[in-house]
Amino acid sequence: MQSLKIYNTLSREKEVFQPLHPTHVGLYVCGPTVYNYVHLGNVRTFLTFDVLVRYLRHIGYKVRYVRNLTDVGHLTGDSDEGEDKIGRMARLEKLEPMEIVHRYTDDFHQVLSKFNFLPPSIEPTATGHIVEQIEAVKDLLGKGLAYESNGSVYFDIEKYNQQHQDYGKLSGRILEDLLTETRDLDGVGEKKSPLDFAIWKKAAPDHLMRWPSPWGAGFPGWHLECTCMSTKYLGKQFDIHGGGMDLKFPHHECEIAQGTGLNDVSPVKYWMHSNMLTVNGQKMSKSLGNSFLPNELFAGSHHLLEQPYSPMTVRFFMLQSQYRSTLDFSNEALKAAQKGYKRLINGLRLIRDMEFVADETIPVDAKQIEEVEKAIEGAYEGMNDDLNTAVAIAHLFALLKKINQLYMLQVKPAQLGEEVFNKLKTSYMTFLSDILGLEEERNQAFEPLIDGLLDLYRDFKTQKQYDKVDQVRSVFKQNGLVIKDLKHKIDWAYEE
RNA sequence: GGCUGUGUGGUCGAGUGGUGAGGCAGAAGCCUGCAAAGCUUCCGACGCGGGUUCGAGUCCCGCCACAGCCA
Repeated sequence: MQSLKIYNTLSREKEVFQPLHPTHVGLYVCGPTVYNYVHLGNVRTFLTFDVLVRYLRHIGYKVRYVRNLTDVGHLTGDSDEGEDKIGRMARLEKLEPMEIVHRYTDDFHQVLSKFNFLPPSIEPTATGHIVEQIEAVKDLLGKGLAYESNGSVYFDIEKYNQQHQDYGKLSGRILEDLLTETRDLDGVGEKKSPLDFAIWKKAAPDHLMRWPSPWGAGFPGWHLECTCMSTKYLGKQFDIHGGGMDLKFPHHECEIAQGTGLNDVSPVKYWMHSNMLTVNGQKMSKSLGNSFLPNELFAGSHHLLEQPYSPMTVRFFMLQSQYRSTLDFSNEALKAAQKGYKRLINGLRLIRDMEFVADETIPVDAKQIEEVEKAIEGAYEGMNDDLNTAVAIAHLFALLKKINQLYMLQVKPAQLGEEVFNKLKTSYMTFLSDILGLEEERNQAFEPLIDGLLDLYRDFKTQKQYDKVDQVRSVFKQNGLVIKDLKHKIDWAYEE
């Protein structure tokens, strides 16, 4: 098995990945709050973990991938203040909260499937786990780590830290500093300390989403759902927890406190956080007007976009950077990605149909073999080094070059030998399709039509009817394809 | 103000202290009716100022800029 290293936010170091149970991996990723169309930044986060799951499975692990949907409890202030995000949308659009949830869950699934994301093994919802959350609140109250206040229940950070001394370990915050910063704040209200966070919130009379509880009608606090659902499906301690960088504090810090408080064990072995997106060097935000949705990207319908970009182009674009770096969107960068993606896919079409041809008269070429083996090795090294997809892709381009050389008859399969030739073929296809999840965006139904047109082209060419030849070419070009006029054959490819 | 990070050639983006990332763009050549695709070759960089070292994009200090979180 490959030795995978992942950067653990907890230790701030790359660590060799060793699962708690050999061959099985438990992965939990914080999913979206389904109150709006899925944001491109979220897409990048889920892409990171999609590739992680694909790679873990590729190297032989059985992965249980849990990604939740937050459908209650996430407030507009991202803390304990403000309105429930879903409740607010429901009010504004005059719909049932569940209608909001359903609408945006559908959008989320649709967008993710366009990007060719694997579905999670389990996709639990917060509202589906109210019972578990109420039980957890009871437990925490029983352990003295929480207190009831005016129908709400709060997690007691100072009590927790007396017992476990590790609050802030994920985000590098020191409790003393946090307390000093917040000491002079007034209006703490129901909480003993501003750092405490709600695990159960009392529902105001007009609050739409409410459940009965020992503390009256209310709803669960945002951080609690992830603790309950990850524990339920992955155990008190599991391997990897992922999410966007923005969730590190307070969300994930609170998950650690809750999990540790409930089960006396730190819930997660490896914490992974993916970085943010910028647009033309600026942060992507609605107020700056530079935030576009996936569907706007596909349609090219945002004023900052010069043209549409396909899901696979965007997927490839994102994979060209490492997940822990910020990534900048610009038309130039996306156009470059489109060309690169199409080149790789053209290579996939070529190698898919190539077979080894034995030829006793051609000697095996050690240099050719070394080039292929180094590239394959390099691709694995890249992936093993904290999912460095950018490095893996760089090596795929080296393999692509070899594929093109084979196709152009500049290199003969016999020079590689059967074993290396087949290794080249399977490695390229596996990395591109299975691991990176890049697939051909095509309409197979039209392929016979394309072949028919190519026959015509060939005839016109033989007859030297160059005006007709050019005409056929332009038809191809109008449809995003190019004709490849080679010495030994005539073929087509995607225009890059 | 505090805590995390990041600053690489025209552009996007990898880089574990000791010549090569890679993609896109640009230049030349091969191929071609002309092109395109492909192949070959070339072009070029490490935010600013100090320091450590035989040697720093890579380590340390300061500054500036950007991003995330907290206030």
